Amino acid sequence: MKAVGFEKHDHTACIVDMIAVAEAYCVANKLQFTPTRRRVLEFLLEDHRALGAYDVLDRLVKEGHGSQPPVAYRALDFLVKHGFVHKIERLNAYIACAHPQEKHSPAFMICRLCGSVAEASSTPVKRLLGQAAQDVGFNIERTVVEAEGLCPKCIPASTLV
Amino acid sequence: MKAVGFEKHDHTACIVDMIAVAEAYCVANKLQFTPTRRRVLEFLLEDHRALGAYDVLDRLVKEGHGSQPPVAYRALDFLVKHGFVHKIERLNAYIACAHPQEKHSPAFMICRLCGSVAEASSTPVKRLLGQAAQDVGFNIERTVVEAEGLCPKCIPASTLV
DNA sequence: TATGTAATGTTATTATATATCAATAGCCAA
DNA sequence: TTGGCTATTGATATATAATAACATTACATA
Repeated sequence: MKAVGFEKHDHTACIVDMIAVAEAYCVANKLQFTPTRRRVLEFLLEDHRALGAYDVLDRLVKEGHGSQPPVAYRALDFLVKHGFVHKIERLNAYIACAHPQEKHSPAFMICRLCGSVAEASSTPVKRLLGQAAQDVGFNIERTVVEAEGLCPKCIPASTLV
Repeated sequence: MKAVGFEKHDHTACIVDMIAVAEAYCVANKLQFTPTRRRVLEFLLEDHRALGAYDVLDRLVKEGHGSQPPVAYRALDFLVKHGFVHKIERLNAYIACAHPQEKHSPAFMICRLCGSVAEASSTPVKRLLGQAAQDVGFNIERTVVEAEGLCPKCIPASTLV
């Protein structure tokens, strides 16, 4: 279970790659990777942290895209539905997926101080939950796994009361 | 990992017990188990499913308790803080804890059809996540573990498309 | 009873999300 | 290339969730 998010990496390349992946996926599946959708994904990739729907909307407005909430929510819904973006329930916010395509159950680590978010796989967790679920006859379709705490950068800060 | 919630049980007794536990805890810890707080906990116990803050508020209003959002949120915050109630992030809703007192990390199974919610322990999950967290130097303080799917009752219904 | 703390009341506002319907763009078959 | 379908966008309104701020009241106890 490797987590992506706290370590540094080549960000420009990261964005270009992800956009290319999304584009290819959309072509392959006859989906429309419209300017709004593309831009929203770019916002999330650029920031590499969770953005609220209204943060996204603000940026869209500044660039002359639609200016009403549904514009942002529709783009986000599309991106979530096709696995390019995850919603962090704890934050009511959205973040670009760290490894799109690959079908996976994400797990997140959310720093309560700086708000950074790292994505790990929750597949083992899902398996574990699947056991408990089976015992009571519950059928799991999706899991929300979010850990809240302190990221490596903020742990020092938190001790200097 | 045993889940509470989908199976039947003596509900009246369940409510009485929980209230007694809460009351004792408050006395022991010099906390005020005020009428509003007690009533909110009762609402949640009676329903045995997740209620939104405004659902709770509606009921409070009907009984002549305070009528503004903070009244509900304060009571809920109190109950959450002391472990009698959990918040389900996925639903922005609240549910009575199935085994208060015992310090625990809850995991939930949420039926997307009927909305019922079962509570299980997520302690094993937390342990699992703890491993991944340690690898990246993240310190977990709290976990949100919520599985969405179909409860035993609704699985049949879902197949009669 | 004076005093501090906890809890409630109240007003207002902010943040998050969706329903609805009209207008338009893209897709494709006749 | 036109007509018809579907997906997308635009726009208005509203629903739902949550908190800020400040005044007031209850409660515990020194």
